[in-house]
Amino acid sequence: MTVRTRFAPSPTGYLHIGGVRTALFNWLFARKHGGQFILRIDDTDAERNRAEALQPILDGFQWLGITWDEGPGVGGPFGPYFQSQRGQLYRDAVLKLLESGHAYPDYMSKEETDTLRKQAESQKQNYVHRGRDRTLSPADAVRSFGDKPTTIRLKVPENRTIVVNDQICGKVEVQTNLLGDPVIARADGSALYNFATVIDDLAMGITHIIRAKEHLSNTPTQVLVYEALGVAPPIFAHVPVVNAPNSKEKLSKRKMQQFMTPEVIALLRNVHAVPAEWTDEQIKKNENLNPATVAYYRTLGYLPQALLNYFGRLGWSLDDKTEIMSLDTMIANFGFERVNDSPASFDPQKLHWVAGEYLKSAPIEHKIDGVIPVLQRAGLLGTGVDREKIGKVVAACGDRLKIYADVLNYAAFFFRDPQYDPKAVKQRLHKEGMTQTLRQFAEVLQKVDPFDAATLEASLQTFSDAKQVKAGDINHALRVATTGVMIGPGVFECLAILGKDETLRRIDVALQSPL
RNA sequence: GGCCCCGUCGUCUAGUGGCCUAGGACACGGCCCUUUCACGGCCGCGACACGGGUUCGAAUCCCGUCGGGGUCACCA
Repeated sequence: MTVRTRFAPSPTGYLHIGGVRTALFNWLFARKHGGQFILRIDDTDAERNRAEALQPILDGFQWLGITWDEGPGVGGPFGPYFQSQRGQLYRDAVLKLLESGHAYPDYMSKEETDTLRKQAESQKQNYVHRGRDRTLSPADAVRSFGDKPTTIRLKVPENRTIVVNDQICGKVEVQTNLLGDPVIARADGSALYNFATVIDDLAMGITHIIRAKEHLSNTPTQVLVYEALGVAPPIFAHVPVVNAPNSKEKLSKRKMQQFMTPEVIALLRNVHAVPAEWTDEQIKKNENLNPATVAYYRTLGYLPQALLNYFGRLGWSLDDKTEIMSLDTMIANFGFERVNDSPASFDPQKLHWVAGEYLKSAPIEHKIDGVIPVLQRAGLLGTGVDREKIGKVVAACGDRLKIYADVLNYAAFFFRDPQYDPKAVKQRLHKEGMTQTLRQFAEVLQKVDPFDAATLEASLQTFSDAKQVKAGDINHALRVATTGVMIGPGVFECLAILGKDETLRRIDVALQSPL
């Protein structure tokens, strides 16, 4: 039997990182067993502009490299892959259950059930819905539904224990007497999630249902649907939910705005990820660039492999020490045995570290490609791109870059005039005698040839020896004068990239500036 | 509230009765390297929720308590 797994997002307009983790586990499992990973779109509900709300999700998966064997764009033998186009399947299935006596039309009004519910609650009893018409014979049920369509409920059997043998949670048992008859279809024939998902999983031949733990409570009901249909349920594996950073609550789509902290907003502004004229409120409401979405990390320049590695390790481990591993290693070793059964909190700091590990070993050409859009967005680079210069800049930055957006912190001055940090100027440049010293050293620089890092360094050494001034102090002043800030790549590398003329010009400006 | 699930450092985790005075990683603190910042190296801080059992021996098994989460829709 070929393994078939699926991920079934609803088109929300963005790819949520909780979903990515679940999708990744599905994908890894399918890949490991040489099976298929299916993407199905659960778009039966909210009538938003679907194409637009779906594309960001597809883009996200594509960027991450989570490829789907069947689904939107690629098709497949079990289509359509949009629930909104599978209505007939659900209607047929409902009819089948009606005919076999496993479901019934429920003519009880909302008011009636509400009354019953309140009654039960007032007696501190749990309300378990059992429709009045559940005893209708199958023939009568079909006939009366045909005459007068209404909601269809599944007939939950009495006095049974439903056992779910979950691959991660173990054996989970639930008494059917605690399960109300669930609505499986509305009067107009449209199916509800708990029903549609079973029909689709069945029709698509899904063998392993890997999904978030929040679905565990629904599973017995779904098992009952499989049973009513006369088929064996697939294998279930419920993975623990992902919690919000520093929290023990689910990383919720509904509470996304809480991640839009002042720091995050400032960061987005810094990297020019949002239009400058946007207000904080507008940024907050923009779900596309929320830290709970993939797009956020993409625009900040996290490598997709880093996200995959991080999320693969969130709730799953290879062994007692491995943190960084290739996708192939994950595929080869993924299994439910090593999925943790308690929730895991998303830790952005660790993700950031992982990102750094990946960027560190990325080929220079990739880094150049990654840094260009960041620089362009920040207005530091036009369309005429000097790859050679950027290559030098990136090389000079070295391991300082953990994400591409870091290039703005370390190398902006290569692409514009220095913005002098008053504190740096005060501490390093306006030291007693330093202005004088620097002016003299500028004259030395005139004659340095070749104007490369090694030669520059040697000339500073000679100069500082002769002048009896600490090389470090001059170095610091030189850095502030030419870059405006206290941090950055090695100063001689910076000067070499800037070139002699520009270096001298900047020193001149810095020395004249009243700052 | 009913039902279900979970409970090892702040966080991610290792641990399936003796290898555990609980190992690794992120974060944090210190030191070293360094003409800045990062990188790297070393050190430190820091956890078995609690209480009972079972056992020669328990983080590991059982029971209870407490705590946390999820779910109880004609949403997905």
